[in-house]
Amino acid sequence: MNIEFYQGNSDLSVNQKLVMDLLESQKRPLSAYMILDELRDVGIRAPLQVYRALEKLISMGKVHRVESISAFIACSHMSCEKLGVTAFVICDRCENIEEVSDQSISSFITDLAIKTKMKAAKSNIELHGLCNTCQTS
Amino acid sequence: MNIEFYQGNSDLSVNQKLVMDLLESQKRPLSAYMILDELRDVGIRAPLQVYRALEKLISMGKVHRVESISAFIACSHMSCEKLGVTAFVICDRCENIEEVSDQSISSFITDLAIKTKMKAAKSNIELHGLCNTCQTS
DNA sequence: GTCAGTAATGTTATACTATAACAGATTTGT
DNA sequence: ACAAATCTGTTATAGTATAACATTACTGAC
Ligand SMILES: [Zn+2]
Ligand SMILES: [Zn+2]
Ligand SMILES: [Zn+2]
Ligand SMILES: [Zn+2]
Repeated sequence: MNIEFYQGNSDLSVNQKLVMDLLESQKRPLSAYMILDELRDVGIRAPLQVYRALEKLISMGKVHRVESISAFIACSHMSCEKLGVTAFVICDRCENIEEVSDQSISSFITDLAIKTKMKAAKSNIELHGLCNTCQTS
Repeated sequence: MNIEFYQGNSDLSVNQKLVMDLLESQKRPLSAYMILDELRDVGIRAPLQVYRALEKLISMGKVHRVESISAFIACSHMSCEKLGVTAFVICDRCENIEEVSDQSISSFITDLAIKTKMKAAKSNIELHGLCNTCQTS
């Protein structure tokens, strides 16, 4: 574990911490309204409370939005803020999801940005298919 | 132009052709409801008519859904059905969008699938940022 | 400490995106 | 002509996200 990037959740506001703790306790992605339902009995009552917390957490690199399924998942690394680009690999059968972040992914995006003369702001890479387990069952 | 993959739009149903022609006439992505509005006076009245046409066109590789903006755009190649993987490069300022499809992109996805032991079904790669023009103005 | 600026909260209403369910019409192959 | 498959039309509903406004809490200068 890359301890130099570690930061706890103590810098978060109340609602941000509620959402963050929930997402960390699940490993799967949750929709904003699933989050809302889970947090009703601890004081979250409206979609905006969830979306605002998510917006902040995403900007901090602690949560990612998985675009193709409109859902949110806790970053499985220390925090992607510093680490750059990640990819999501999603099994369409068992719904298992893996966050991959390595040099080949970062440099792929860097190359793509150079090739298209873009100043990159954010990227999303999502691969759907069948995971190893689901291929053989 | 890769003539061997060329196919016109004559194999399409009425609604499919209406949607396809509209998307081809614009180069930018359109939301489903923008499409609906544009096609109201030629007989399209309900969202489902649009979504059903889009579903088919996407399965044919003639249209892509750009996940991060929930919008649809005509494939800028002959048809991605045979050509494999593409990436979208999106300027967040001028909203220009470019579809990139080359060997490096296909092999990146292939490698990612191998590395994660996935049987790939579909992928989406989207890069947001500032285009060359918008960086200098 | 207080004052100003910033960030976070709470609430209601509304906009945008997408699918369910049902009924009927059209096309295609044999 | 018949069955199978595809496409169509319509209403209702589900799911995702933001606008607008009022209020409260935190932070840092002075
Ligand atoms: Zn991450
Ligand atoms: Zn699986
Ligand atoms: Zn394409
Ligand atoms: Zn631009």
